[in-house]
Amino acid sequence: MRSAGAISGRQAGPDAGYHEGCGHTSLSFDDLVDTLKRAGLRMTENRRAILRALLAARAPLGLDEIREHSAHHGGMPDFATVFRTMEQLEALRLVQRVHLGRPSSHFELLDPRSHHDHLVCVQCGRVVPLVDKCPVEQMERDLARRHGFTEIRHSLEFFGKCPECSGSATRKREEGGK
Amino acid sequence: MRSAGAISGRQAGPDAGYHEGCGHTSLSFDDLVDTLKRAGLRMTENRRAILRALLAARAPLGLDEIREHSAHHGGMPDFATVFRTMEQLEALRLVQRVHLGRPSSHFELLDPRSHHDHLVCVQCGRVVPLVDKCPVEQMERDLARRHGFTEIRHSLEFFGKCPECSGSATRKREEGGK
DNA sequence: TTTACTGCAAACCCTTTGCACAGTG
DNA sequence: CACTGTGCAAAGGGTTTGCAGTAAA
Repeated sequence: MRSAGAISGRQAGPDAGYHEGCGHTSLSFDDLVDTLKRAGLRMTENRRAILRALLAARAPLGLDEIREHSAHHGGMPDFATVFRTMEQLEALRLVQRVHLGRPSSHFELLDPRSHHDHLVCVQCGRVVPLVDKCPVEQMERDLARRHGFTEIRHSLEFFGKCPECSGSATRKREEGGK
Repeated sequence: MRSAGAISGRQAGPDAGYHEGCGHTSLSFDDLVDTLKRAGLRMTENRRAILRALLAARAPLGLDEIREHSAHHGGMPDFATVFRTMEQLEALRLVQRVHLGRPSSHFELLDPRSHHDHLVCVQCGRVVPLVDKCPVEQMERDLARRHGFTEIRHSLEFFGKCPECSGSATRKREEGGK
């Protein structure tokens, strides 16, 4: 109802050729495994698959998507397993929860050296990761000082209509994009 | 579970003296009513009360809060009524949905001339509206041009621990703050 | 009178948790 | 062997929707 039924919770597709960088992270699989182990977590096929799915993602993934994508990496974790794993990864600050204006949460690897924001199409759900300089980090430090907040971080999302959807505002082509 | 049970979905309280500006909007009640009428919507006690509640708010309100606050303005709309009304106000771009890292949505009046972002305490839920210059508006225009997006807007939230909660990280005073 | 608005309650969907069994270290 | 991880299924919590009665214009 929001605006179109095409918002399926998935980005435009692995081959939409629309992502801006994909340089989503500079973390390696081994780095991640290493951190998990050091935190006392056990390595299982599911966890490995989930990590690989996150590493391969070009945009934040929903819990369902993580489960599906994991299947391509030798795992088939239950929904609850993905949920609990994300909870742990979030606690370890390896993963970040992102709100894309949809009812459900999405997750992406969190690389302190390559923080990025998102540009989301409110109609088709396409997500463009923005790898450029984030204009807010300076502000973040100022705020921490001025308001006495600690452990500060931010979430910046841009919403709008992507070129295709802007055009179809009048043409109203079949939804589902692409 | 996230971090503390103190996140009740309310800001620090009408008198916490913590909001930074409250200059939340320059819209008047009459402006709002006018827009509603022009959109063909009918004016009812509930709607008037909801609008007044939004105008008086110092931070984004949850659906429940809007319902409660409306009671102080001569209305007592049902939850569903608030929900549907917010949906309409959002469509008219009079209201904006805000994600504060909580499971539920919050809403606030959207004044194009006084856009502002938020600083949220992840522990007690306190919300500080940031009325200062928003550093992102320039970026917004650039993005619209570079990516061909239209009707662009953004959502910028900062999360961290407020002074009180930062301190209690070790002292662990009873939660619920204040 | 026409059509929108409302309250009530049920339906939904995503999230979270309990529990017993399986698998890692 | 001890303890974490997992699947299954049910419980929760917030969000939406259908419907019939109420009220604005």
